Amino acid sequence: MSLGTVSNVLNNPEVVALPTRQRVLEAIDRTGFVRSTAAHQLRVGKSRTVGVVLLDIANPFFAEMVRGAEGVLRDNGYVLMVCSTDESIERERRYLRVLEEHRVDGLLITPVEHDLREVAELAGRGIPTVLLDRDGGEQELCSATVDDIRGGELAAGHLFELGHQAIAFVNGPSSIRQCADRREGAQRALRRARRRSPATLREMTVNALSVDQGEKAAIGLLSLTPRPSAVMCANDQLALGVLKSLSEAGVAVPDEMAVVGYDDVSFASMLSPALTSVRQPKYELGAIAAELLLEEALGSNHKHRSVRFEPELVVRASSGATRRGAGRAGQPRPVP
Amino acid sequence: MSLGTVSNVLNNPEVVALPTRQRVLEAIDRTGFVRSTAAHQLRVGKSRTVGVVLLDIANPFFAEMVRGAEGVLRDNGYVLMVCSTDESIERERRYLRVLEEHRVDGLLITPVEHDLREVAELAGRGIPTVLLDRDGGEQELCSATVDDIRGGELAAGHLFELGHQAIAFVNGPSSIRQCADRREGAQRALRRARRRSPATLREMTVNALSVDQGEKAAIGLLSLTPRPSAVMCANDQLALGVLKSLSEAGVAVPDEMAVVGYDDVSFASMLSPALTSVRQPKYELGAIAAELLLEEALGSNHKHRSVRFEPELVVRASSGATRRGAGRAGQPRPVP
DNA sequence: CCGGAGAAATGAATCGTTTCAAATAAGGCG
DNA sequence: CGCCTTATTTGAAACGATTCATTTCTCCGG
Repeated sequence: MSLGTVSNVLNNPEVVALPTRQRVLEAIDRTGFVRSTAAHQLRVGKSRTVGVVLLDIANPFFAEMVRGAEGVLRDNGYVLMVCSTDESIERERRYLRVLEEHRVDGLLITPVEHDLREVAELAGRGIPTVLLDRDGGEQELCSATVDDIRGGELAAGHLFELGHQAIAFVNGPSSIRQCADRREGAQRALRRARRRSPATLREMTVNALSVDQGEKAAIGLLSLTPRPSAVMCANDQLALGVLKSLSEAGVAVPDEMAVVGYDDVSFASMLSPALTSVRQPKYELGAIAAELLLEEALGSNHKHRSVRFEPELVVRASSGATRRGAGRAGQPRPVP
Repeated sequence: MSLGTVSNVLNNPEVVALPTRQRVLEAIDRTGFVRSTAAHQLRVGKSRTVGVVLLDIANPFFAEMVRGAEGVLRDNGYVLMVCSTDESIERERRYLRVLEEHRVDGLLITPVEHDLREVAELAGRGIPTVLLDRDGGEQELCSATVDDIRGGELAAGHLFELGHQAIAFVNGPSSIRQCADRREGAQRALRRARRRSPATLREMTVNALSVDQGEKAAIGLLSLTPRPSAVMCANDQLALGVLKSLSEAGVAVPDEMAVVGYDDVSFASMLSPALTSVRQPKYELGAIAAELLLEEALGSNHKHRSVRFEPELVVRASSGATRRGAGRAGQPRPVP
């Protein structure tokens, strides 16, 4: 019963004779032996570990993506090392260093900075890397993203199709890629709507995607002339603030003002009126990212791939679609 | 320039002469050397890794605890291996096995099962272990918990002090420890209230802590005679459902019915009326757990400790405290 | 100029696995 | 019964860092 045999029992059971195998197994659980991944790694070169670097695991968006990734990676024997950077490039660097020392077999990352050179360099040093909710830009990297342009188009398009002609767009700073993309999509919807009837999109930029910025924006929005009959928000927090202000101002939603949000956070459906919103397939995003990673880690001749998901419009009461007849495009109706 | 010297440069710089040290450092970043944690671990016995096993990282309660733990562990050079069990004992076992193979330096865990023997056994095998939001019971284990009895008492006590005499308690099954504790606390508040005036607590048990169970419960609640003037819920999801039903039934909150929730989830403050709720110090819970872990891992003569946090009542509009005069205990007023 | 003390550098052993060439055992066949 | 083939088992080397007993280098006093 030598070390070599024990190793074979664990890794190539078929190569060792049954009686020996049993004797070894018996000894293993008699002594409570647990193999050491570290030694295994040292010899074989795989750590059975994947680094996940994101802005904040307490943010449900990331947490759900992580669940998606965890599902597929767990089934392949990997454990996740989860690292929150809080958007600090310093912290990101430290974590990446540590993960490299741990020789993670792969890396899922939402980088802090727009400039991806550091990440690309790491990937170049042989760590399979997939970008989460960021696209590779110039760099040759795998990525899993959601089409925010399309999302913006869905939200705005929905309102235009319901017959609204003047809609407001409460958006964050366009330095945030997501905000810029959603605006782009909204404008696309606007151009389309204009082919049928006059339509306007009034953008109001706020400096944070928060509830109280939403409240303020809504107040400003009510004093616009002509007053828009619908408002789309760059995320659900803003929408929540807007709903709050409107309710305080006695403006009926959706009758006097239709509202759509973005993200479809867990409580969007619990509000009254329930919030129409654009859902991002977070779980799937993480799962696909993990699959790309496996492909890159295991596949011999890997070609970098980018997967882009379509967001989905979840229609609820706040946009008034049910009453007005959702999706009946091209039949604009007068707004009260 | 031998291996030994390189190692010394990295670990005991003061022992190697300046010129050599610099030569080594230069060589290190010329060749892009990154030390291997695995080899380090093999020799030294520390993996610089902590396992975090919880029910679901996508649940904000756990995610925030993890952030608390991550903060303190990161500063001590540890990386977190996060594992979601989804309450499956099988999955928990597999993860624990893998973490043991990785030789994690510590373990933070919210066990799936009530029976802690397996966990205690693991701890007995030398892995420093701290229970998260579970107390050790019979077993000798460190733990960080929140006093749910106290929380229940706070919530119910608040309503009684506001002058309510008949309050309903929408609670989950008492097989869930948290639910049982909160009920215990509520009854404690009830006994206290009875010393001053007649008071009743009517418990309604639902089988899940979800929004729609809350909606159903609220409907039942309205047909009770005498109709309670206040309702406390075992968590915010239930409270949300209750608010929804009440709003649909045209019952004014808080004037005709006061409502308090439990957990103080992120959107509790965003509802209208904003929800009075009991906040658990999630971040602190994780941070303390991590500190206990470090203490146990590093300290020579460690004594097991349990830290129990006090929850905090966050008073907002839904309980009508502002109008009625919060905290003026002993001055019961008639309820409309 | 020599011996010795202290500083600095070296290299072999070690941690726990896996791998693989070599040794050994077990049959099968003439 | 002895040789050859195939099935098992063995043991040493290797992975990359750390440790520590030794060796080598420096410098100083006698």
